[in-house]
Amino acid sequence: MDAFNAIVEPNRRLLLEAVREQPCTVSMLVEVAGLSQPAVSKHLRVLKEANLVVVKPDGQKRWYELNAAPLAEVEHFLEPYRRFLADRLDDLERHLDDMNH
Amino acid sequence: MDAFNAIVEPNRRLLLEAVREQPCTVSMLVEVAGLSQPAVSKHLRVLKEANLVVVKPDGQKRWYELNAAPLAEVEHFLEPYRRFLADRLDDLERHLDDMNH
DNA sequence: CAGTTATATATCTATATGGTTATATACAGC
DNA sequence: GCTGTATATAACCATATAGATATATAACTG
Repeated sequence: MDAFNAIVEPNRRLLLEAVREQPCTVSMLVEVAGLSQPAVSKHLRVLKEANLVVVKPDGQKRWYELNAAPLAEVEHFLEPYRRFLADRLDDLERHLDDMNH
Repeated sequence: MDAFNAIVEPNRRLLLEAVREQPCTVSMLVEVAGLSQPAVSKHLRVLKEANLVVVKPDGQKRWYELNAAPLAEVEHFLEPYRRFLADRLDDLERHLDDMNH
């Protein structure tokens, strides 16, 4: 399962967003997503197969953490299109500039 | 149909790549993708509904051109993850730097 | 050990997806 | 108008997806 497939589903993007803020257990993510627990576990399985999350067992809990690396594939895909997205590039440039000064 | 859905399919990413280089007719894209003509038309329909291509009729031909704007949605999604992609950020920074000097 | 909690898996259902072949539409050239 | 070319759409099929409910597994709690 590749990163594209993982992020196409809105609920999975939501889950990614959650674990981006902080590691989360499944029950925390059930709260966040408002889905059934099995549905969340299923999405987490997809994210794990895409290597976008890593799981840290802790007793009966499983802490899911973000691993953003596979998003580089998407980033790489976007790169040649960025010159067609002038406004966004400007935004980004400004952002990087802010970071440097 | 959103941009995420449009780009999840590898053949559609290929078609986007083609029209990014130059406007293409359907038959040109059939060559590129190595799919049947109806399959290509179907993918083009998805891309058109995602507003990622615009169609310019010219006699019996249809010239498909890239409209990258909807990719801003993907770009926007990626933004908060970029700080987890240090290497890629460096690459990008270098790239922007090259452009400026 | 019994009961509860946390998570995963199995099974089922409905819908979406991507492909094919066949057909429709529309323009071009003779 | 007839024939060929370019593209779109329809109908169909196989597979994938996302969800639900029910059940299994495993770890805590008393």
